[in-house]
Amino acid sequence: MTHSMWEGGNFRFIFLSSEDHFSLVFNQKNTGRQRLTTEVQGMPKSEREGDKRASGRENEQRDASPPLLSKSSSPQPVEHLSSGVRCVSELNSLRAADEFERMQFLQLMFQNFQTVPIRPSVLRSPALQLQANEGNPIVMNKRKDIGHSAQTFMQAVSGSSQHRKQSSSFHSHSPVESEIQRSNSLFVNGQCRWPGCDKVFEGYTHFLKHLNQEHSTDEKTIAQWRVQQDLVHNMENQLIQEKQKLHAMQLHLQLLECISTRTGAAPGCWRPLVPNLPQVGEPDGRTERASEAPVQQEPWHILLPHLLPDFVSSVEYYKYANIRPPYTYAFLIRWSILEAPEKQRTLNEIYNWFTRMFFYFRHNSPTWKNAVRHNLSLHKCFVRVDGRTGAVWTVDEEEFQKRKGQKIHRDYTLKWLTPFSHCSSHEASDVSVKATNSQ
DNA sequence: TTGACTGTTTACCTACA
DNA sequence: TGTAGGTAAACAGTCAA
Repeated sequence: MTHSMWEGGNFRFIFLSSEDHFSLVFNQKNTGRQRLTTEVQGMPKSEREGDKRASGRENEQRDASPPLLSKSSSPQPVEHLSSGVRCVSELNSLRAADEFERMQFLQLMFQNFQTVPIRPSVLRSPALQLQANEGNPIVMNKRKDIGHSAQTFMQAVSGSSQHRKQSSSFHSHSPVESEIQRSNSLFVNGQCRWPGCDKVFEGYTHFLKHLNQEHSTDEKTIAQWRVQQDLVHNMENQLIQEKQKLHAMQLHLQLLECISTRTGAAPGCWRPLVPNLPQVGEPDGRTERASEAPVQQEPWHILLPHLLPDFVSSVEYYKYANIRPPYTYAFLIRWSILEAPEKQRTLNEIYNWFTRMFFYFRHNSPTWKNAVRHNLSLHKCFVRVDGRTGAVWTVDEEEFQKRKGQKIHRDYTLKWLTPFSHCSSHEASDVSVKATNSQ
């Protein structure tokens, strides 16, 4: 059994290897708590060969399918715990020298990274959204990058190896070599910065020789590269989350400040802002804004037309923030339908509207899509009409009016909604008038 | 034939009045 | 405690590959 350890930032990596398996331990230094462990274990070669004989079909499969990232190579069971604490991969062989098994190893590595199953409800946990940011284009792009990264890695290693061979022919003091040195993050102050390796070299040429010899494309190097990639990926995800948090905090503070300056009220007296409600088109083509409703005596209503130009509206906010909008599904569906030119939409158009309008609905689709269908079927105010190109959904306003006044918003973490803010402006006015008259 | 999509229904849970 | 809304799941029908 051999082992090596290297540290980076607040994390420590330990690589253990023996004849038939190796493990990578990734933990947090100052807490001592294990944050992520990637263990890769292989069975003894004798067992592997026994398995191959038993299956008898492995060679066929090997010939029939491309080895890299092909589904048919039937990876061994991979266990994932979505908390990111521990990932365990098991595969038949890691010590095998042939290229196929090396590719299988790489394949498992990337599957291990890509296919962490998380139940939709778990996504509501902010901490875990980090891992399941399916709707985030940045994360998705990163994952796409990883998707072909086995090949890319081999090409990169191969390419950089060639590059290094070329570079090594340069004189140690040539301007080109100096430039390469500057751009090579693995060679800093005459020291090899490869994880776990701090060897000092007289010149870049010596370093390159060391790099080619000690950090070639063996399992250990690939595993180290994999851990480094995971580390960068997690940091990038965390950065995205923190940026979103910053955005939300900034918006919140601006809102408080503006309201307090306009009303003279202390920030603690802040009242919820009515969201920028959809512009519901009138039959004659006019539109009426929520902020222009005549009977809105509450200060936050009066402020609205003045406030909106100053801020990103709440709808705009939810368009870019990964926060669930505080509107009911029924309200959103109705909004979607009424916004359509013909006041009708297909289910798929409603889906698209959700994803277009709200960042939150760009992931977690099995849950909310099911909820949309559930609401369409459940509420009588949604009427299915068979059209020429398939069924479309419309809103039965009469039925909807019956529901008006009932409690139809939920209490979320952010209590944005006033009791009638789920209605369009004229509805809010109507209800306000009735409430006033009844007093 | 199969899988994806659509639509309906039921059950259970939580928040609120 | 009843009601509304959210989530999950089962199930059936349709349709395209």
